[in-house]
Amino acid sequence: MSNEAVQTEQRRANLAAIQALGVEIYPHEFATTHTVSALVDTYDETPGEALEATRVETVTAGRILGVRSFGKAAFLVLSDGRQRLQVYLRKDALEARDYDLLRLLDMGDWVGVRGHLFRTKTNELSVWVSGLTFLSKCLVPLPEKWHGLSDVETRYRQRYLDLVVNPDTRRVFEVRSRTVAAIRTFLTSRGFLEVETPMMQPIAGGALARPFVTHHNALDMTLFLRIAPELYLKRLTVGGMERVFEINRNFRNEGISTQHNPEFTMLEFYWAYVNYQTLMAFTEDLLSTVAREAIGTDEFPFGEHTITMRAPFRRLSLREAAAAEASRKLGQTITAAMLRDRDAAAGVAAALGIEVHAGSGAGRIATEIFEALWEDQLMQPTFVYDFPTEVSPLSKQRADDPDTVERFELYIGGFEVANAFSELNDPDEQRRRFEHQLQGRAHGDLEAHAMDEDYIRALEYGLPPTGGEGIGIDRLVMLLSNSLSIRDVILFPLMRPRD
RNA sequence: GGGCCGGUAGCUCAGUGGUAGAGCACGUGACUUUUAAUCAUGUGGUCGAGGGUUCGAUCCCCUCCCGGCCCA
Repeated sequence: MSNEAVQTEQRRANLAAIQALGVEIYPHEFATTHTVSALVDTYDETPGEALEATRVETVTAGRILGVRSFGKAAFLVLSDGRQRLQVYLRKDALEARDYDLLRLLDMGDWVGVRGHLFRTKTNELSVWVSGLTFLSKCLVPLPEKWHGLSDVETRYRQRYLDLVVNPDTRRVFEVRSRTVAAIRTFLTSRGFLEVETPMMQPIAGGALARPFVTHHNALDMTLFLRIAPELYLKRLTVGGMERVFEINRNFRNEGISTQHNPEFTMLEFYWAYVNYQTLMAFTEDLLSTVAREAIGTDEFPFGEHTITMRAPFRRLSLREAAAAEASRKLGQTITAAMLRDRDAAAGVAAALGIEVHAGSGAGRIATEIFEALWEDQLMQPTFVYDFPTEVSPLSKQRADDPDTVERFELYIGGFEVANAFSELNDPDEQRRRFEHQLQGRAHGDLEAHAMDEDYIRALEYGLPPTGGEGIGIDRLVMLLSNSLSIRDVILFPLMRPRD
């Protein structure tokens, strides 16, 4: 029999013995007066004399993560998933049945204790236990107490084990929760209305990506998991919701990497009457505020870097930055104007060893040159602005330059965190953009945007001048929690089944 | 999809073409202030899966599975 099976059998025998004591082995509730965290947070600095003087009585509970057992006494370490607290049990302070129960406990079991706070000889805050309650059994041995669980595959597949033994994992998801809460507060306090729009859409629009496909049986209808909520949120702006946002999941049927999970969480917000310049300033304010509220500072480590999330962020014009870096790399003068010419841009890309698709125009080539040359240099917050119209089918053109749209992407930590633009609200121009996308689709571009007649119809009712932005929540949390893989900020990242 | 790396006890990891190792965990005994408790002692293995080479494979070769990192 395997070691694990032996240990499970022993634990089951202990459970049976506990039941034989007349103890309820799966009780329905346990009324605590404090969580372990509350006790630690409140009394961690309180001296032993003060604890004796006030005699703090408590009832608390947690999972046993440490056992130091003596002949007629024991220390248990209880965890509430966030903090750990030592409790002290001794035979002469317990009723006989509680002492019998103590001897049948295993690492990982859930228990409740009643007692008062004190400090041990070594000055550790502890509970002097006068009553012990069994709450639930751990039938399987836990990972090792000192090294914890480091096998990343097991950490992702059995996240609960990661959470039990690795306190840092819990902290990452606390940062995530505070990040989302801070964003909600920031937006709602500025008059934005939170909404929910369809996750299943008849046309997967609002971004350039391959969708997941599903089917509705009763309506006998193909549906796509959304790749973005954008077109629905703008319909709401047509309807008069002048400030609106959604925080929810998007799904993209593409590769998995340290920065991509097939489902990921996005904030999108739309703000009537403003343009992308206003959004840049707003984004600086939003992100620095969220950082301070989520982690207490707007300057934080990310890998080997220290990121300063404080206004003003650096600003780079896409074609100018691409041209400047290409000039430096190639040792010859490349101008932004050259990147507007298809043949010249393709020549620059070829010289740089960047592959160009046959269907790509100058705008797409310029964008690919920029990404290839700059992406991993964009550690500090940087707005990359003025994208080519060709790669931006939903953005509004600059009044003075129809080949360029009022759009920016925000890069931090070497990857894209936000994407924003002045929204295209001319329905006729939108139709032309969709038609151009359809040409790309006809040439095999699986990410080209589909025609959406219903959306154009909504635009025909009139979308006011509007600025809109999407912010990748997972990537923002990666930055704020110093996590180098998106899988470390998603509780249950997609994994292939093991069998 | 390509390249590189990994998969050995519940966990963290060594290791070798010839009986499979350590620490933690677990069992037993001792111990009423320890904290990676200690001391003594013992149990525990589909060496990711399949095939091949070999007298003999966890080790060498091939295929596959799972994961990580990088690239596209």
